[in-house]
Amino acid sequence: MITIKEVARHAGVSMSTVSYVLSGKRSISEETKRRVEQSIVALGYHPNAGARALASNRSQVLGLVMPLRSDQNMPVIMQFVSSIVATARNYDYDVLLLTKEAGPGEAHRVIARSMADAIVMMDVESADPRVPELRALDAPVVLLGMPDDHEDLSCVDLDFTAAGKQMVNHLADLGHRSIALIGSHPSVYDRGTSYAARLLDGFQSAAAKRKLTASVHSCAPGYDSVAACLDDVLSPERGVTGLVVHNEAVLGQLLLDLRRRSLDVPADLSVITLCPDDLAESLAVPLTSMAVPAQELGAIAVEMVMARLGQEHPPEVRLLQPQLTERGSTAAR
Amino acid sequence: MITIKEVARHAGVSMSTVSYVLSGKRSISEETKRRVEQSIVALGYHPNAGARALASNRSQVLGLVMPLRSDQNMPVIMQFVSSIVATARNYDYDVLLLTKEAGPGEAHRVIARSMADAIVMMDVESADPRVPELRALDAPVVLLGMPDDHEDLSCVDLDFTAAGKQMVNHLADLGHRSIALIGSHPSVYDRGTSYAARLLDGFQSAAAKRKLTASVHSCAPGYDSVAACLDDVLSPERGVTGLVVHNEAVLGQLLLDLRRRSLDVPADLSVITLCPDDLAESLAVPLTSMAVPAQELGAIAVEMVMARLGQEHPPEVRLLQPQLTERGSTAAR
DNA sequence: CGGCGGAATGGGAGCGCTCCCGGAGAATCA
DNA sequence: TGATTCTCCGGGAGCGCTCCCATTCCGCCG
Repeated sequence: MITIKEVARHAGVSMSTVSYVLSGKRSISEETKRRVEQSIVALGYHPNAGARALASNRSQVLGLVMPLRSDQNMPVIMQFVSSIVATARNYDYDVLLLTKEAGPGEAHRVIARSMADAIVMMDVESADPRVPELRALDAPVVLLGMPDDHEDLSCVDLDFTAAGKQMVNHLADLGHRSIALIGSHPSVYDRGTSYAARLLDGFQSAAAKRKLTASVHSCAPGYDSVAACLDDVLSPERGVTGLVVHNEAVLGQLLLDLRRRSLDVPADLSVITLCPDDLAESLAVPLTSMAVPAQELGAIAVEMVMARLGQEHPPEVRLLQPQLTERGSTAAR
Repeated sequence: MITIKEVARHAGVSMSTVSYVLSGKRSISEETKRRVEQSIVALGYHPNAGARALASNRSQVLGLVMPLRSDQNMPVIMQFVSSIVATARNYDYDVLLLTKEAGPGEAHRVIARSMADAIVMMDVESADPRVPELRALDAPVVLLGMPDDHEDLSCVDLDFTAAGKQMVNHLADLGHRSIALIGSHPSVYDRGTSYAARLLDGFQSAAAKRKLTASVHSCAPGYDSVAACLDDVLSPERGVTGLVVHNEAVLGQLLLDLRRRSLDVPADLSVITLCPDDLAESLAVPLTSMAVPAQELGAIAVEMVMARLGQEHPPEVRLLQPQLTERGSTAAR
């Protein structure tokens, strides 16, 4: 193994000079810097991460707690992970994978042993049991998602309440008077996943304000359960003309089922949804949708946590405003 | 920060004794061990990973190169990751997340800096550009997937050739004389993903041996493209009665489209597929399928790499035999 | 009774870095 | 000119472990 000492000797400078060339923490003459860099390349030197961590008290590692149950949200989860890793690498950080399923305490273990300098936790639920423990962590933490009790914690999330409102208002503006929300699998609500509840809030409050008739349905995936759900939603006495769908897993089946019923979107029924753009585009009928800006959320989470590595920062909650993309699946009534 | 020295003082022993209690590398009297363990708990000691890595030349970290493009195989990918992380933790290893997209060189960086002791690489393709570089790595490497040129490398994969044969034989045994393979998105073949090609091999050689008429179709996801594909497959002159599907993404749409055509599975058409069990079970028609034993593959990969950390091992290729689960979607002709 | 083997533990060098503390020499100032 | 400031760099302690090399204290043998 090539050490910094050998580089120093090869370049005819001291260890400290090599170290400073690498870290840029003090100014080095152009000439010396060049010589050192040449020696580094010539010898194929790579700094030893353990030694660096020990001496500098920084591991340059970010702990990422992610859910590994394989549910329907996987594509969005992967978008998060992908932007988190990419952004972390921009800060010269690597990402250590911790799983939600391994239980709380994983984050603590990793911080206590100085394996990571900070934690980003995904898929945070309303009453997440992992949250209290996080407050005690002696390291920056940022949550993706917003638990009910987020005092003292930094969170990044989409403003689901606003998203719910915006979708309702979109339909109301088009003249719809009776609408329905097709929500997630019941288990999502049972798990208390905060975003589902917040979207529901927004949906209901906007519907009330606009004086719309609004019903709410949760829907499990599967051919039969989608059909049953639509039977209910579309029963004539409701007079529903607009659908808000917050359930990626059933979108495809739902559209096919509408086609089976000979209902045209948007002529007979307007549909608007919250899902990733690529999904909305690739469906049987491209859907007007609000996207979860997963890339952006992940990047912001990393940036927040990095800022907190530098110096103290007060906790902060950032709710990104959703953006609506028209794809022609909603029409005036 | 509590160090080993403070624990030693608290327990009235030397640093080395504490170290040996922790590592178990030499025998310690029960009495001493107990005292040390009590001190560890009392003080809340956690060993510093950097110091340990520096002194022992072991990081206790496994580098995992995974694909982050969010395609349809996400659920399977997550099963891999999940079992890899769980198995690694059993060996007291953590997992560092490297992305395929970040390019080759990431594995090298992480090994050269001693951030990780070994590498597991997922989603390896036939002519994977990352592979040559791996041979030069001075650390154990195990591939999930099998490149064309895997000399000197250890690989774990499903025996896709056998899977292809087995599905054909299953249909042939039931008396089908004309069958079709509905394969992946063309891009999967373009990418040269080795498993797709191997399954195709198995399919074709078994079909030849059984003297079946067999056609092959690749199919992009999307309502229209599935419909078009089925138009082709089911054109009367082919007389296809059995379908082998190797494309998770279109399974759902395909079954719904068959229903639309008033074709009953299995009365009018037998369908067999290769996909995760939970997917096969939850479809409109539960499908007889071969599962990718992702959990097992991941665990084996980690076990192989761990074995190679201990001592030299010759490279080894392990192809797991697939297993067929009947779910009634195939019938005698 | 001396010698010897084995069990239990202590001491501390050294792993490869970072960063504090200076020092040498050039440049600037009064 | 001497004093002061700057710029650039070297020396090396110390980060918290691991593991090699003793040392001590037994019991046992001849």
